[in-house]
Order: sequence, then structure tokens, then C-alpha cells
Amino acid sequence: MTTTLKKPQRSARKPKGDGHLRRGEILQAAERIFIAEGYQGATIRRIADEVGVSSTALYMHFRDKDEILLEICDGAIEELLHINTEISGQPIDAVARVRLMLDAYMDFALTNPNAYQLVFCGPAGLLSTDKQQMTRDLGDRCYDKFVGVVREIGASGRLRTGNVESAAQTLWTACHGLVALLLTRPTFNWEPREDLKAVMLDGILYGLMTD
Amino acid sequence: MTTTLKKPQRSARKPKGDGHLRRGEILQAAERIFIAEGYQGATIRRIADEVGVSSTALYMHFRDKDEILLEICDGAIEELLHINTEISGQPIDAVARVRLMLDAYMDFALTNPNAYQLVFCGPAGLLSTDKQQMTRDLGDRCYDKFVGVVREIGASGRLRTGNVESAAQTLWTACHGLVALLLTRPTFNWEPREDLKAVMLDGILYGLMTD
DNA sequence: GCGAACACTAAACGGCAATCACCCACGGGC
DNA sequence: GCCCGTGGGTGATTGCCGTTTAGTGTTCGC
Repeated sequence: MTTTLKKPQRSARKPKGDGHLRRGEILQAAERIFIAEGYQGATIRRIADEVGVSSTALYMHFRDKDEILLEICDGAIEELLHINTEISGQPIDAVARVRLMLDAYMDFALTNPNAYQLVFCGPAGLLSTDKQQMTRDLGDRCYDKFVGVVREIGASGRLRTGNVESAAQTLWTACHGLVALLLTRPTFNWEPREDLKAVMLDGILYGLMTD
Repeated sequence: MTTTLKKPQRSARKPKGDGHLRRGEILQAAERIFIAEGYQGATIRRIADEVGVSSTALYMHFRDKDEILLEICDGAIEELLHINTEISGQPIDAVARVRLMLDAYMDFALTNPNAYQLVFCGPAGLLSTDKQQMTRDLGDRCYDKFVGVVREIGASGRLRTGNVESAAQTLWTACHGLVALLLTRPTFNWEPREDLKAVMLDGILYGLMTD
């Protein structure tokens, strides 16, 4: 029991100079490139160059490329979860909380376009499902916060149509559609973003719930 | 054995076909693979193998890979344009026509998932804008048909909120959001598709227009 | 001091889109 | 009957990509 442990020294051994910093450096460099140039531009070699190490070195700290980018996305989504948690606890009308959440969701997408697209717009097979598990869990927790408030509305009989789940999924996907197309088709002749957000929120909340 | 033959077994090489026949063969093979395996799976080599020619031969008939796949998408979108044109001319209430169009749009996306994702969900920089010109034009004509009907509704004072353009864009993007997430996150715990479509259409039409 | 773990590297692998330098059967003008 | 331009075709190559392998020097616990 007390002997022949595989990794006892690993934790006992204090990380020396560079080792424990490297991971953070990689994440920072990857985030810069990813934000500036998106998924296609954030190649292993570019990131490694930015850090000043060989591309192989990245595999010391991450299993593969997607793990790096998804960890960046996780950071962003944690922010969203925090926002949702805060809104969910506010002592205001449930519909107002739903509106705040959806508004924050759209703002989140527009402020983190590359992270949002990677997580929510990525073609079905681009990222393998199991690698996304962590990110998915975070997203699900955001969704759960959201459903909780919609459930309140349903419990007080204010859902105009559908059940709680279908109403929540409709609200979510509608807002997703707006920001997704704003991001992926920037050359389209869009009305002002704030106008579209307002029309979307007014319309869909009015359409699905009663005051 | 016969002599003086360099490559007697070269029957693998296709008999010479006229240029335009070969072009059609390539499109058909590409469509099969594209439908079955999506953008990532439809590589130049796979398509060329399927046709039975070298990968280089594809560049005789198409400028690059995207031109092949976009031409497939164009065919699909032409169908949608045809459907929209038919609906647009039907002698029924304008709101009913809008509903039919949106319903057809979502059906189109769900029956042509890969084409839909390539055209409407593709990350901002995946396909260069100019290569998509033809496809974009087709999409715009579909949208124009749609806006035309929304304009009728606006002209008769039945828009509850926003102007014609923002209402049309809101309706379109909301429906896009639903099908886009249904396609890209197939493992999510969705309500039945038909239920979601109904709640979305009921909700958003009720929210944006009066009867 | 020594062996093991660590942080890292150069080189290579296989796959991708795209390009290059050819090759050759065909058909019209001579 | 011969010549030759041309269009459809090819294998080799380029230059990316993510990832793997084998190896190098430094450092640390013992």
C-alpha cells in the first residue's frame, strides 16, 4: 500500500520554473489567435510559434487541439453560467428573468463569436461528442437554469402554448437562430442588431406567454 | 499473352466520356458522399475514387472542391425557391402563406441537413464569400419571396411590432435557430420535432402579427 | 552519484486541397 | 495517309494540417 506508488513523487515534486506556467501560456496564445482568426486559423503550429515552442510541446499539456480550444470555450461559458445564475436569483417577475437571460445569451454570442460558433454552430461531426463533454455539461447547466425559470412560468399557468420543455427549447433556439445568422452571414443586409434582438424578444415572449 | 501492350489491364480507366457527362457523374458521386458523410467526408479523393478517375480529373470540370459542393447545394435551394414561389402565389391569407413558407423551410433543412449546414451554418470563413455568390443569390431570392408576403401583412397593418424587414428577419432566424440546433446537437434531449415546429410557428406568428 | 521523470525537440506519418509537367487518343486540315 | 493541336487524363509534388515516435538534456528524489 505505502510503497510502489506510481505517482507519489509527482505531486510531492514541486514544479520548477517553466513547467506549470507553460499550460497557461499556451491557453493565452491560443485564445488570442482563436479570437482573432477563428477555428481554422488557430492551428497547432501557429499556437506553438506564438508561445515559442515546438508544436509537439503542446501535446505535453493537452490531449489534442480541440482540448485547447474547448477549454477556452469553457471559460467563456462559465461566465454565461455565472450570469444566468445571478439572473435566476433576482427577485423580479419570471418573464422578466427569462428576457434578461435570453438577452444576456445573445450578447454572450455576439461578444464571443468564435467560441459561440465552435460550441453551438459546429457541424455535427466536427468535434467528437465525448471531447465536448465538459463544455456540454456547462451548457446544460446554463440551460437548466433557464428551464427553471420557464418552469415557474408554466407552474403559474402563464404558458400560452406547449409544455415547459418545448417552450424553453423554442425560446432558446429562436434566439440562437438570430445570433447564429448574424455571425455566420455578416454580409447580409441585416436590420440593426438591437432592433432585431428587441423584436425577437418582444415577439417570442408575447407569443409564448401571458403577462 | 499479347505483346506490345503497355497497360492491357487499364480497363479500370473509364471509357472516354464527353466532358459534360463526366461532370454529371462527378456531381452525382459527390452528392452521394456529401449526403452520407457531410462536408468533412466528401473529399476530392473520395469523390474521384467513386467516379473512378484520378483526383486531378475533378479540376478539369470544377475550379475547386467547394464549387462542387456548392453546386449540389444550389440544386437543393432551387427546390426551396420553387416551393416558396408556389406558396407565395396561393390565394390564401398572407399569414397562412408565411406559415407555409417557414414550415417548408424547416422541412427543407431537416431533409437536406448537410446542404443546409454548409450554406447556413458554415463558420464565417469556411467558404469564401465570392465562391458562394451563386448560392447566396438563390438564398436571397427565397428570402425576397418571403419578405414579399410579410410586406403584405405589414401593408394591411397586421404587424404587431417592428417594421417589415425586422419582422421578416426575426421570423426567418427563429426558424433557422430551431432546425440548426436540431441538426448540430442531435444528442440533446429535444422534444419531438413536430411539437417544436408547431410551438415555434404558433408562438412567433402570434407574437409578431395579428389575425 | 544515479536512475527516473520531466519538458521539450526534430523528424516523420498520413491525409488534405491544389498544382505541375507530362501523356496520348482523337479528329480536322493538308 | 500523315501531321499536329487539343482536351481529358495521369502520377508526382507542394505545402499545409493534426498527430506520433524516438530521442535529448536538465533536474530532482533517493
